Amino acid sequence: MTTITARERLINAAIEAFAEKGFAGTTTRDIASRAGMSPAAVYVHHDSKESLLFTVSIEGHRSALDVITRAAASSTDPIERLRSMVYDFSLWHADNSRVGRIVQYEYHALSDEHRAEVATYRRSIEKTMQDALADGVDQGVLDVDDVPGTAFSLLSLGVDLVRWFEPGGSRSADQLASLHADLAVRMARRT
Amino acid sequence: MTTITARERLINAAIEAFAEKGFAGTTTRDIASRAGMSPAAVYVHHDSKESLLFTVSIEGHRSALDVITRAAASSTDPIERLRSMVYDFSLWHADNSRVGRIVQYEYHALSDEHRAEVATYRRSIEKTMQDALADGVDQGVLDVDDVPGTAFSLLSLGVDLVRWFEPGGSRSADQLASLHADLAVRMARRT
DNA sequence: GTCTATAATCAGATAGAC
DNA sequence: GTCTATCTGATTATAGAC
Repeated sequence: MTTITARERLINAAIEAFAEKGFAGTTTRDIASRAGMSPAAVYVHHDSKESLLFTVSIEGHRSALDVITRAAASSTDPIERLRSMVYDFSLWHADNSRVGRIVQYEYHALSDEHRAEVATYRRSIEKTMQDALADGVDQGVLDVDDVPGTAFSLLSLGVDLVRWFEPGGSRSADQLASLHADLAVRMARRT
Repeated sequence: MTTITARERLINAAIEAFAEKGFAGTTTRDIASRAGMSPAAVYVHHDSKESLLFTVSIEGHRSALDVITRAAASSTDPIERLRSMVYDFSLWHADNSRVGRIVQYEYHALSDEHRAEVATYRRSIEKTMQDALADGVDQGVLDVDDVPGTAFSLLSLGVDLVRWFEPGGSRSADQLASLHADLAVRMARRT
């Protein structure tokens, strides 16, 4: 049995609100109300509205990095590894489109210190994709002119899902992730 | 010689502010101040903050649709046409990253009526890309399993530029647009 | 750990002088 | 068409009772 603390209820309420209205468009009253609490209760469990955003953002980044890191380690075959990485990264963004929207679009709303901390996760995600492409080129299996640019473009496919994806739409998360994985292989495979 | 009206100065100020702080995070006082005017002056030339957003959004959509429509008409060769469409669409998003950010990320902040009007432009953009892919498949030059999905993914590459692109960075708009065009051809070409 | 009440500030929009 | 001054209501965050 899972016990949800008041602190966690507020985080879940913040995720809903930030994803729907944006950070600046969300009031602490809205967060409290979604969690079934009074406006003052927010400040018992969290320091500020920005610290709620940081909590959501850092956990989201950690989770996305974890997903792509595991996929990178899932195979040594460059094609299979690339397919896994793109599939899992896109699937994560579809399955977590609300958190993903906050992670991507409210990055600028973080304080300078918090933004710097989150930035290290972003660089790790990019480096993981770049390393996988570079290794595939070294093995002679992939043909990629611009490794950093192509890595970024592959990640873009997944990231851009958070702009519009909603569960229950005409395409499933799995369909989209599979499509992206197929496109990725065509983009990078040596012919 | 070009005369800039007060109305246009306010629109330019709104573009700066909305792109930097988001619609909800921007105050009408900020817009007025950037235009070198008093808070009240905003309402002499525009009905509301939302109507300023609508003006920016509709013009941005019109411009982006225009760019991709012209590119679609620039060639009948499916490969050259695809290259032009992706290059021009991505170039537009890099060269107009501030307007593009507003177009993409503040779509939900429009009133219901205004959002419906803008939505027709979005559908036209998607249809233009889908038609180009479908025609290339018919001609036997392209090989695309999922035409709507691939069309959307190609547009995503350009759209996602607005999330991070700033002029003067390590990559030029032209470099990024060329990269996207190359990747697009690899994604869709029959082998 | 929850609440009600409130402080202090700031928001969008308007009135009316010049 | 511009300004200063202001209305009305909302906002983040805190104080203090229970």
